[in-house]
Order: sequence, then C-alpha cells, then structure tokens
Amino acid sequence: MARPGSSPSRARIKDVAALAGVSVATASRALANDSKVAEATKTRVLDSAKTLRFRPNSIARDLRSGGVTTAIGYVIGDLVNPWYSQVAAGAEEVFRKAGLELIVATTESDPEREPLVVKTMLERRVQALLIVPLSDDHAYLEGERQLGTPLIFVDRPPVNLTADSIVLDNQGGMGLAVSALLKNGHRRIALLGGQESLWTTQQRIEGYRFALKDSKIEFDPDLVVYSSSALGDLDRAISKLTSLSNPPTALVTTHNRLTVGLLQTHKELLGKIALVGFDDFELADLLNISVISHDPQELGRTAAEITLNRIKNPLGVPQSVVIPTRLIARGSGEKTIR
Amino acid sequence: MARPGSSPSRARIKDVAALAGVSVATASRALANDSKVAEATKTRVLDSAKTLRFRPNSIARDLRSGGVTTAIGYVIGDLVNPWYSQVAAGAEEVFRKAGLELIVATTESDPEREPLVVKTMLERRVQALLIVPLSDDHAYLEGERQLGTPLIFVDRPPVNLTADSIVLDNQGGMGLAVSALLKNGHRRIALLGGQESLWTTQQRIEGYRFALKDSKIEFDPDLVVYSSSALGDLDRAISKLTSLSNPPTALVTTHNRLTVGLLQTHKELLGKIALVGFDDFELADLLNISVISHDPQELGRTAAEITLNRIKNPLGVPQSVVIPTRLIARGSGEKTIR
DNA sequence: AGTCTTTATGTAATCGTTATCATTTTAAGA
DNA sequence: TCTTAAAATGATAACGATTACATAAAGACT
Repeated sequence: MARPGSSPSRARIKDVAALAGVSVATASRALANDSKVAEATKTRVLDSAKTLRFRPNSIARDLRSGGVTTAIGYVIGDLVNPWYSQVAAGAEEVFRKAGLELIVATTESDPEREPLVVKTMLERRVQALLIVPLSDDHAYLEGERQLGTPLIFVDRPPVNLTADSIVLDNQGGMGLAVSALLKNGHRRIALLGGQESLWTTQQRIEGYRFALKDSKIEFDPDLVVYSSSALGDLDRAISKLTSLSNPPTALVTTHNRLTVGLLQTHKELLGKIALVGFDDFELADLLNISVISHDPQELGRTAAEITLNRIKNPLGVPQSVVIPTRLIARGSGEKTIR
Repeated sequence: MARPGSSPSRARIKDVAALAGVSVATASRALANDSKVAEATKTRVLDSAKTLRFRPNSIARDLRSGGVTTAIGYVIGDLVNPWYSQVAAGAEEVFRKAGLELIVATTESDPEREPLVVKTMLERRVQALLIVPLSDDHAYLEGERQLGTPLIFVDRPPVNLTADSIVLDNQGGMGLAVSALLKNGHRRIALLGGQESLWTTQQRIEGYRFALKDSKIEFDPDLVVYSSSALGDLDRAISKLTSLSNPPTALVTTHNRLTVGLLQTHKELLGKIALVGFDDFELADLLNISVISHDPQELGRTAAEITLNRIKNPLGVPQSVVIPTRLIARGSGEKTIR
C-alpha cells in the first residue's frame, strides 16, 4: 500500500522482472511472446505483470525501435465542420485496421498556424501526415519530404511541393451542376462562392466558367458573389444578386455550409430560383435540394490507403488521385425556365 | 548529398552540437532557450539546427522527462456521428490552448473493444483520458485511477468506478419535452428510444415516466418503442405505434439520429402528430422541429476544463457535472389537441 | 564420459533527449 | 595582481524499453 496522499507508482519492466525472479531481458521476451522462453518462466513473468498492473511504456519502446510511433497526424482547419470529421472518420477506420492511431490537430482556420501545428506533429514522429492544407506555400515541408516522411494532401493540393494528394473533381462537379441548369433553360446562373483564395473555390469557379463557355454564354462578373457562412455576410451577398436589373434565375454554391446557410436565411428564395449546391448534406433529400455529391468518408478511406502505400514504398512517384462527383437531382435544380 | 535511393537521415541534437562546435548539453540548453547560454553560442547552435533541419525528437524528450506526453486521449464509439465530433471540437479547442494535443480512437461502437483501445492510449502515456463509455463495467480502470491518470467520462457515467463525469440533464430535458406536450393537451405521448441498454436512453425514459406520473397519466408500455437509426428498423417501430387501436397524438425521441431518421422516412407523420426530439440538429429550425437542446461543443469544452483541473489536482474529489438542457419550441411540438 | 547442439537466460549497449554535477572561463572587487 | 564570485560549458547518468552478444544449462550422440 502506498502512503496516503501519494499515488503508487507505475510498474516498470524492471519491477516485473524482479518479481518474477528473472532479468529484464527475459521479462521483455516473455511479454513480447516471440522469443523462445521456457513456458514456466513465461507464465511467471505474465503473472507478475498482471499483479503489478504493468503497462509497457510505448514511449520507451518507440524510442528504442527507431523512433517512429504508430500514430498518423491529421491536420485540419477545424473539427467543427462535419465534412472534415467525416473524412477523419473514414481515414481512422482504415488506419485502425492497420494498427495505427490518429492524432488530430487543428489550425483554427489560420494558414499561419499550419507550419507550427505540422512541426509539432513531426516532433512527435508520426508515421505520416495527412494535411487539409490552408497555407499557400508548402516549401517549408521540402526537408521533411526528403527525409521520407509520407505527406498526403487532402482536398487541396500542395503548393511549391511535390507530394501525394487526393482531391475532388471540382471542375467536373461544378460543370455538372451548371450543365443541368442550362439544360433546364436557365441562362442567368449565379454563383455563391466561399473564400476566394481557396484552391477549391477557384477550381469550382473554373468549372462554372468552362460550362458557360461550352454553351456560348458570356461570363457575367455580376453573377458571382462571395460570402462566408455568417448570416449577415450571406444577406449582403444575396441581396447583391436579387437587386440586379437582370437577376439570376438559378444559383450554384461552392460548398455545403453556404447552401445550408442560404436555406436558413433565404428559404423564400427557393420559390423563385433554381438551386444546385456543391457537397451533399444531411436532410438535403428531405428539402429536395439538388447537389453535387461525393462521399467524404470514402475520401478519408482512400487518403488513408494512399498513406499506407506510401509508408510501404516511400520512394515511389507521388500520386494525385481525383475523386469523381455526381449530380443528385432532388428538385431544386430541376425547375425549368421557359 | 545522400546516395541516390537512400534518404538523408534525420539530424539529432548531437549533430547540431557538433556543427556548432559545442557539447550536446550546451546545444540542448541553447535550443530550450531557458538556461543561461552565451548569446553568441546560442545563435551558433540555432543556426546549426536550422541548417541541419533539426527537429527535436519528442519521444526521447518525453521519455527523459518522466514519460508523460502532451497528448490527451479521446475514446469514442465512432467519429461518424457528428455529435461526438462536435464534442471533440470543443475539447480540442481548450486543450490546444493549453498546449495539449488530442489523440482520437474509436471502438467501432463495440463495448468489448473499449478496454483494448483504452489500453493502447495508456501505453502511449497520455496525460489524461476522455471516454464516452460503451462498456458497462469500468472496473478494469481501477488500477489506472489509483496511479493518478485523470479519467473523465463524457455523456455517460462510469460503472463500478469512481471518476469525473460530465453528462446532460437527461431526465430533466425529457421532462421538459413531455411537459410541453402535456400542456398542449396531449395525453397519448409515445417515445421512440435508441439502444435500450444505454444509460442515456434509460435516463431519458425515466424523465418521460416521471413527467407522466407528475400529471397522473398512467404509463402505457405500448407507447414506448425502440429502434436503431436504420430505416427498416424505424419503419417497424413507427408502424407499431400507428397501428395501435388508440394511437399516440405526440411523440418524443431519445436522440437526434432518430429524429432525423424519422423525418427522412416518415415525414408525413408530422402532419398528424406533435414531435419533440432530444438533441438539436442542423436545419431543425428550417423544418420547424422542436427539440431539447444543448451545445455539444460547450460540453466538450467543459469536459476539457475538468480534465485540466484534474491534471493540476489529481487527488481532488471526483466531480459529476450535469449540463442543463432547454426546450426550443419551433412548432412541431406546439400543435395543440382539443 | 566427453563433445556438440540446442535452448534458456543474463549482461550490457542503445535509442535521443534532459538534467545533475563538475569544471573551466570570465568578470568583479580589493 | 590576486582572490572570489558568477557565468558558461562539458562529461555523463539517467528515462524504460529492446536486442545483439555472451554464457550457462540441458539434451543428444558417439
């Protein structure tokens, strides 16, 4: 029994060995179960371990065994956005089956913080790093890449760095949305975009422009507005569109937070305008919202599989995987215009 | 330059010291910046570190410094359920500010896996462990508790173990829902419950029974049905209610997955029955669904704060915090009955 | 019985840091 | 200039496990 007020201390393998009357080496072997240890001593050691409630210190083990842990780092802007946690869920599932754990860290949506957070992960000697990048320059990771740490970029590709990446078919997806609206007779199609500096936003706008061009419709800058998901911001963006002398008859959004925000603040708009949102979201079916859909969990799983391959083969050529998207027609995008 | 095909190897503090022409001790001090090192040598060491792209190995550091990492373990059933990731988001925010990282592990919703997952976390020497428990016996953690590892139970209390816990006011919340329906004249109030064995389900049903009793309404077991969130399962549960000779005029659910599932599969029901759901969910406002609400992120933040306190004061008396819930009336629960 | 394997165990080095203690150098005071 | 205190640096022992190498014990075989 420990003295009152002081906790009993954690047993080390040394204590287990002592109690079993063997050397630490034998104890270690018995616990690892792989070397040849006499059956009798093995049970003796295992009993001692149980008695002392021994838990191997994986810090010490990892240090001795080359200093690589069984952890995978996952760096994202924030955990509040369910999209990121769906991706995390998919990745975690695959990693778990491979005996790896996920360490999650967020950058508070601040690009400046990304290198810091990444640095902390690397100091922890994670086996690989999954990054949903926010920074617009990843040259700071070049050294790490050379050291062979697998770096996998998710949703957005790295800038100034060659590394594996897995992204959506953003252009193609937005193309589907716009084409569908065009087919239904719309000629004035507006775009509600998220943060303009983001690669995904830019790609989706590219898709929008290409689709218009394909149909020989001139691009009208007045029809493109940007907004955060904040309500006031959305208000401003939407009234900018509705107050046009020649207002749009259809609208596409560049991500699901915008679509949801739009529904919450301007539900009445749905009666007057056709809508296709990028990204699916829960209850979109119930609300008959047409969307460009993909499976974030599947994206996470694929990212994890790429990671595992890269761990196995660190020197292979970096891959760029593009995940297809599809249009799910639920009504909001199918309103025709005569 | 390294030979082609072989990666350059990672620099250790020894290499930094050698390049700077000092001992490892001095290098360590210079990098830690806390001891008194001559300004000139400090810059020399820092320069060498930068040149060699030195990243301290926190495995080694943690081992040397008593074997405790800066990681907090968070064990949950799955990451897919947005409720859990909201809690994680809140907790991560607080931990991040305290310089701690979050390691997330899931048990695949399998109570049997809980001890295993927890064991792995403990071997990693996390500073503390947040658990959303699934197991119905936590005696296996008694030894760990005695060793002083902070254990914090979230959403459900531990069984056969004394530890900190933070839960919702489940009974009170459900009481609010039922009372509101009673006030609107309902006498046949059904309950759609999740997994019967879960503590939260039981508590919420208790709240339901107490509220009925308060109004001297006899409990009718026919009005209580259980279901998973799977569509077929929901169908069965709902038809059980609707086919009653004396069907309910109002319905409460015990968690948001059920509410959402119900909307997706039985939207028409809303016309005939009053509904109050436990837990808020996105777009519930738009759909005019009345709910018993609380803030999962706030729950996560509070859990993290309890954790930090417990780390500071490991020997204090375990706390049980109960988070209040409130009714948000949006229409679905306000249909009166004459 | 003596040599040779095989099997079981022990000794000690190692992983990359930090921290204690000892030592050297520099500065300060008389 | 000498003494003494203060500041800077170095040598080395931890931290807790794993593992290469060495050795002891136990069978196997002539």
